[in-house]
Amino acid sequence: MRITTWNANSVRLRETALRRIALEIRPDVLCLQETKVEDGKFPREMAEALGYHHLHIHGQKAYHGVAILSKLPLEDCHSHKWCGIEDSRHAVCTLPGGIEIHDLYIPAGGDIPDPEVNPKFRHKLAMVADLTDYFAARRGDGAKVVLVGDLNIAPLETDVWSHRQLLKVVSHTPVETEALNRLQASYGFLDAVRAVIPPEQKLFTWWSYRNRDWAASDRGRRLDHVWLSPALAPALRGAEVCREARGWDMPSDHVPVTVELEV
DNA sequence: ATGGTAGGTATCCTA
Repeated sequence: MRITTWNANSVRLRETALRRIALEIRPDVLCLQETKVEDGKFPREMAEALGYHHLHIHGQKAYHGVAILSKLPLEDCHSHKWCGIEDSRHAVCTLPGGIEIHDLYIPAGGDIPDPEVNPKFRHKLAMVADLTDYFAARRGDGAKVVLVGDLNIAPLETDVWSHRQLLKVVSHTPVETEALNRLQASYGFLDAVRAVIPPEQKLFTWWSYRNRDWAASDRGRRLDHVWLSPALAPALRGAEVCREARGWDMPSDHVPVTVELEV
């Protein structure tokens, strides 16, 4: 089973990119973030035409929005409300074999890494903390869980183009990376991508639009993740980041991240 | 230290 996560940054503008993902990466399950569209206007026919007949769409107008597109049947499709805020930032459903897949879009967090003065950063930390409580309460339940999405945090030194220069930049501050590590540890999640691609190697999934030449400057960050629960970790067979997608026509600022599982 | 680009919406918000 191939599972891809991709922050599309407006799904309605990415028909070409979606087709390339479907044909070249061939995921069975495609988890999207930042769809930026209310459910009634989601391009369902686009998904259907690419073979994704099972959809769990959870969007809102203009901001955020997640969706799970699947070639395999989906059951128990729902979403949780985290830290009391109604944003469309989470979708969860169950795949054949009892695999529970969570699609997450954690807040970017604004510019100032101080929860006292910046409500967006406060929200980001609160959502990570709420997720941590949720998974800590389920620790050891033996479930097959995949957690994917744009977590908007680059945890490792090699997950950013310059560890030193980004230590005070939202996405790589110690308060964020430590919170993300606590979330990962709460349920014993395996960072599937780093289990395949060595942590010594620089690896990015996002490059800002505000750059003359994203590839030459290569000032990226690894913000998009795929984690596996202990029950599912032995099924991991591969992981890849589709860096070239950043150079496609009409690119998102994020690229697809894929794992392959033997289930 | 600053501003750079992109997307959605509505004349400014978020990333």
